[in-house]
Parts: sequence; structure tokens; C-alpha cells
Amino acid sequence: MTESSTAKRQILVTAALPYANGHIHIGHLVEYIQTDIWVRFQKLRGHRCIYICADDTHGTAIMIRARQEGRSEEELIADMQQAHVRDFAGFDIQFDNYGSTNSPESRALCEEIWAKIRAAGLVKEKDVEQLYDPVAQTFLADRFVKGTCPYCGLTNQYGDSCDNGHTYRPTELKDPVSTLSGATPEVRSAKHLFIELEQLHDFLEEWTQSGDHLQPEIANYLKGHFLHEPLRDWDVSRPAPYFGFEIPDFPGNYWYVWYDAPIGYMGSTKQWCDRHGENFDDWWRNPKTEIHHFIGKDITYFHTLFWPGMLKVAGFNLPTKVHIHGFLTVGGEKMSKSKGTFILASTYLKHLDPSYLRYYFATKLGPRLDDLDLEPEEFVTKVNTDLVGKVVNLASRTAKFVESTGLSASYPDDGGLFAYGASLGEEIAEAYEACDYNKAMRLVIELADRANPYVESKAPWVLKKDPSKAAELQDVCTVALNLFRQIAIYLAPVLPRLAQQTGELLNDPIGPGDWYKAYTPLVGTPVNKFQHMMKRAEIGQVLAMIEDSKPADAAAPQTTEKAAKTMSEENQAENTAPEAAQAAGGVEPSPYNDGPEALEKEPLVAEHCTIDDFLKIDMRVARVIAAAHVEGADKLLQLTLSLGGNERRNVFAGIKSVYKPEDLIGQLVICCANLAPRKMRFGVSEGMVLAAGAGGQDIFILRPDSGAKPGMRVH
RNA sequence: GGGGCCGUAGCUCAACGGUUAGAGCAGCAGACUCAUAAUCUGUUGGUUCCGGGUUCGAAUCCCGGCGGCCCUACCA
Repeated sequence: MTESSTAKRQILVTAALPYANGHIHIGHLVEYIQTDIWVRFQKLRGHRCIYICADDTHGTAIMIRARQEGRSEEELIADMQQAHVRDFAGFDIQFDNYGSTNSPESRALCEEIWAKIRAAGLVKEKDVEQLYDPVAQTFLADRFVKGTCPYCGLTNQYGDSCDNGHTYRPTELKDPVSTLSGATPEVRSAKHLFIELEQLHDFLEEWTQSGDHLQPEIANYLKGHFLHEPLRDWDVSRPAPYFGFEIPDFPGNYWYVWYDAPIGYMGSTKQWCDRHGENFDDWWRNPKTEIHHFIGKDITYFHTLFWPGMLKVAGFNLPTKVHIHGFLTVGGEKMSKSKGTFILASTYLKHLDPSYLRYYFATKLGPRLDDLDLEPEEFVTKVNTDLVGKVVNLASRTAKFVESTGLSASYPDDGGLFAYGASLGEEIAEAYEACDYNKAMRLVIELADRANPYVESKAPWVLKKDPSKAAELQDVCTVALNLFRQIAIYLAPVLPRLAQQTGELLNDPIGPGDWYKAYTPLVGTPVNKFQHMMKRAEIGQVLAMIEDSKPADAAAPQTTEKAAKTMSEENQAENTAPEAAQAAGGVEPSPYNDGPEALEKEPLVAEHCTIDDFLKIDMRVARVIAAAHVEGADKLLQLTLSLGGNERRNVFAGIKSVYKPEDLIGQLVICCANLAPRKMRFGVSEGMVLAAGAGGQDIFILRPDSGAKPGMRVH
């Protein structure tokens, strides 16, 4: 066993805390598997490394759910934690401690850090207006209020946005009703505590932009989105009732869930330390300890600004690195409950081997934060070809020939195959270290691609028939099994079960620190009877899993796909104009002396479109039945178009520079009625009013000749 | 509109600025029968999105287009 030349590192690793309000699904698993692989890799290399996680238990959502289920929050989160732990274990995700943010350890740390933040003068008090339910006696989060959208009048809408995509504050909602009690909420003002993050601006600028703490695109993102201007104050308190920790020096108020969630990393570490007789400060206040957070891109903000800020002020270690990954898509699309691609961890386990998913994710994960796609066909092919066909096959085709003899006493000449595999070890290790699992998997599979031809060329099944070649047979199998073992060690972070089985087969376990066993062949040990290590995956199992994930009431209300956003409304109008002009225009010499200026401004460059293309655009006569200025917008008018009957379209048009609302009301226009709805700053625009001109003062709305009726199609 | 990432074989992806751009899968033609219809050999397939530039040399660096994805938004 050669020892690593690099010094032993001490590494604390966390994955984001799953919320105690829902079950683990395969999207979550990207992160926990990615992190688990990294931790197992570090352990295999002989470093001291602990994997810390916990349930995120606080907040209004938990409180409400507990009330609805008629039990205490503590019962609810205990049950959910049990389910989470079971799901993770099913995927061989091995935490060193799995705690809860609702623990005494967490509370103590929240208080300790809070005192430091107070002492640093970062806390200030401000009034905040919120809706309050006088019956349920609680402030209402956006999702617990329903009412009428102040923009489009749609009823029965949530407090933050309506189904038409208008966004607003809950206090703007008309006829608001609490979903908890049915009472009419009142607007109440309450004092909240804020952390003045701006005081830490220089520190955060320095920390995010230097060193290797963040992926470069994240550092750029933070600079462009937040650090270019003063950082906003962060509201960290919530008035009672709230499920969380009461703020000691602000009675009746609780820390907001995102204040105590990351502290949960520490609380969970503390539990681990107490169980193992370790010193907490050795992990969180020791500059020699590395701290690595693995998170999804959705919570970047909290982990790269608030959290380092809190740690800095409180005098703890700063994160060595925040590793941020993208989201999971299935078959190229967002996970969807109605399509059965919103797959729970527990559902997966009913149908498929967790090793498949661990390996498949590994082949898809790189160091960047691209989304990764689960493609069922590819999933099955990869698992079967790589793992069963190439890797496991090495053992299954040779092990039984040496069951009686064991491995040769000295390692035979293999033409340099094992040495080559050993020489790749550090490169594979670097790929793991950099979270470039995709590359690591490629390198490992290449080894299997070299090993199988070796077996083929030596044909042990032929040697077996000739008793005089028994020694050669043993040598060939010794080589094959050593090449297999080398691969199994390299794959151990991804496939711990395979490593375990390999250890049992060859009577030499693969455990922490054993990476370097891949550099020295194993000889002279007995070989146990070969047992199947991994079954082939069947596409039918995957399809059954997807079917099983569809909602039981599968009349399948099609989830509305988000419209692909491309260009702004204004720009779309510009870009479509030449097409419209071309469709309508002739080429005959004109007696009207029209100049070429318009064409020069917008040349005829659009490609030909087919009649089918043209027919895709459903243009209709429409009547403007309402028109209004949009508050805060200086180019847009909001129009309500009637296509006759009850058919309406809400359209934002960039025509304010030329038209006044009162000029338009009652007028007929032409609109594109099947333009994909597009979410804008002020709401969803559901169509487009056709107009000529390049914009600015050059805007001329198209109007049908008299006699046209709303709803008529334009051909 | 602004910002970011990306564009290489039918698909998934490789390729420190340096041979003739490579693998796997799929396809085609064979071989083998130890192994879970596994494996092996051979083979088809490329204007590296387009156009310029820098360089002895560009898939790679720079500029400009086009296309895709993501973020953000009449606030960068």
C-alpha cells in the first residue's frame, strides 16, 4: 500500500438541507449523489472527511401543514425526517450525521451568531406591512391568501401572482381571503429586524471574486446582479406565530427560516462531534479544515452572500468552496407530475437498482452548473453496456476458472495493462476532486475497454480444456480479476456496492484509504464463488416507474408549459413587421413615388416561409375593449382585446409613444391570437397587435376595413 | 433589451494553440461461445454553425453574425 504523497486533509462537506415539507425525488438526488460520491472519494483517498446534512424544518409552510394535519410540528418533521433518511439510505447516500435545524445544537449556534451580528452593529429595525388573519391569528405568507388579481380581475388567485402571470404584493390583492380561516385579512404593520448586508460589501466583493471559492460563472453572476450596487437589507425576522426559534432579544419574533437553515450545517456538525468526542471548533474555527458546500443553483444567493457574511462576522471558517450544480430534466423536459417524470426516490427504488442512477448521474455530472438530462433509453444503454457488459463481465467471465486455485502467487506479465491502469489513477483522482465525474467515468471505462480484448485474446475457456495449461489459465484470470478490481476501486465512490462485492469475491476489502490498492496487484488470495453483481436494466422497468409516478387521478390535467421567452414584446413587433409587409406587398412599379427609406431601415431579409408556416400564425380581427397605461412603464400600453363572445386577450403593446389609450378603445385591430403567452415585468402578454414601422415614432397600427367583425381570421 | 453558458459524426461527448479532429452508442460486415443476447475484430460516417482576423500553425485565441439553453429585466 503506497501512501499518498499529499498530506492528509480534513474536510467538512455539506449538501443542501431538504425541506421537511416534501419527499425526496430524483431531482434532489442529483445533489446528494454528487456529494456522496465526492465524500466517498475523499475517504477512499485516506482523508478525514465528514458528510453533514439535516432536515430544514422551520417556516410557515410547516406550521400550516401541521395545523391542517392536526398534529404538532415536531411530529410532522420527525416523520418526514424518517422518510428522508430511509430514502437516502436506499441510494447508499451515507451521511456522517443527519440532523435537524430544529435541534438544541442549532438553536445555541443561532443565538451565538446572532449575538455577534448584533455586536457588529449590523441589525436594524424596520416596519413591514403584511396581511394578517385575525381568526387564525397569524401573518399570512403569499400562498395563504387568495383574492382577485388587481390587474386582470381574475378571481381566486394567490397572493403573489395570478394565473395570467400578473405579479403583485399580497396587500394589493382585491377581496383577499385567508385560505386558513376564510377570514378577510387585514393589513398590519409589524417591526422586523434586518441585517445590513451592505456593511459587508467590500468583504463579499473580495471573497466572491478572488480565490477559488466559486465557479467562475457564479462569481460573474454575483458581480453583475448584486455586487454592482448597494446590497439590500435582509429581513431575518418573522412575527409570531411562526415555527422556528424565537429571537432572544426580540420577543414574539422568530428567525426567518433562511437565517437558521445554513446554521443547521453547524448544528448537525456539533451533534457529530459530540457523538465522536470531537472538538467542534476544530471543524468550524480551524483554518486547516476545508468546508465544501454542495448546492443547487436556485439557492446560490443565500450561500454565496448571506452565509459567508454571517460566518465572517461570527468568526467562523469561510467556505473553501461552494459547488453549484444545475437541475435535472427528464427526457429533455422539466420534471412533470402529469407526465410521470416527477419521480420520488421511493418510487425509483421500487423499480430500479440505485447503482444505476448513481452511475448514470456520474457520467452526466461535470464541474459546471449545466442542467443534466435523464434520458430513459440512454440510461438503460449506459448502465448495461458500461457496467454489466464491460465491467462486471470481466469478473463474471473469469472468476469461476480460479475458484479452486485462487489468484497466482505472483503477478504475471500482462503486457503493461495493470501498470497503465495504475498510471491513470492520479488523473482519475483529479477528475473526482474537480467534480468532473464525467471525465473520471470516461477514463475508467476506457480501462475496461482494454481489459476485455485481453481476455478475448487469451481465451481462458480454451485453456481450461487443456490440463497442461492450468498455470496459464490461472495467470490469465489473475490478470483479468486484477484489472476488474482496479476498475472497481476507481468506481468505488460511485458504486460502493460493487466495491463491497469485489472485496468479498477476492477476499480483500476496499475501504477508506484504499484508493492506492489500485496501484498494486493482488496475488495469492483465494477467490470466492462468483455471484451476480448487477442485473441488466430493462427499459420496461423505467417505463413502469414513470407510469407509477403519474398521479392516480390521471385524467391528466396538462400542466401548462412555460412559454419560451425569446425577445421582448417590443422587439417581436419589430421583427415580425417585414414578414407582414412582405405577405401583403406587391412588386409592381408604383405610381405613388414611395421612397425606399422604410426598406432601408428594415430590409427584406426574412427567408421564404411556406404556406404551412404562414398558417401557423393565427391572425384575427379584434376589438380593443380596454386600454390603459401601465404604471411604471414608459413604452407599454395594456390592452384588452375581444375576439367576439367571451374570448379575450390581455396584450402589452409597446405603442405608448404614439397611441393614447382613449384613441384605441372601441377600435378594431389585427392581432396574432396564437402567439405563445409571454411573461413580462407587468404580467402575461397573450398576443400581439400588428403594427407597421420600426418603432419609436414610427408605429402604425393595422386596422381592418369597415365591416370586419372581431374573431374573423386574417388569411 | 442586458448578462452568462454553449454550438465538434445520426445520438452522448473527447481533443495543454501543435501529427491525418478522436471515443462510446447506434448502423454495416464478420468472429467467438467463458460470460447477464454479454465479448472481440473490421468498417461507414466530419466544410469542428457561418464569415473575417491573429499565428509558422486555430475546433481551441480575437472580432462580427446565426442558432440553442439559462438567468435577469422598461432598474447590471
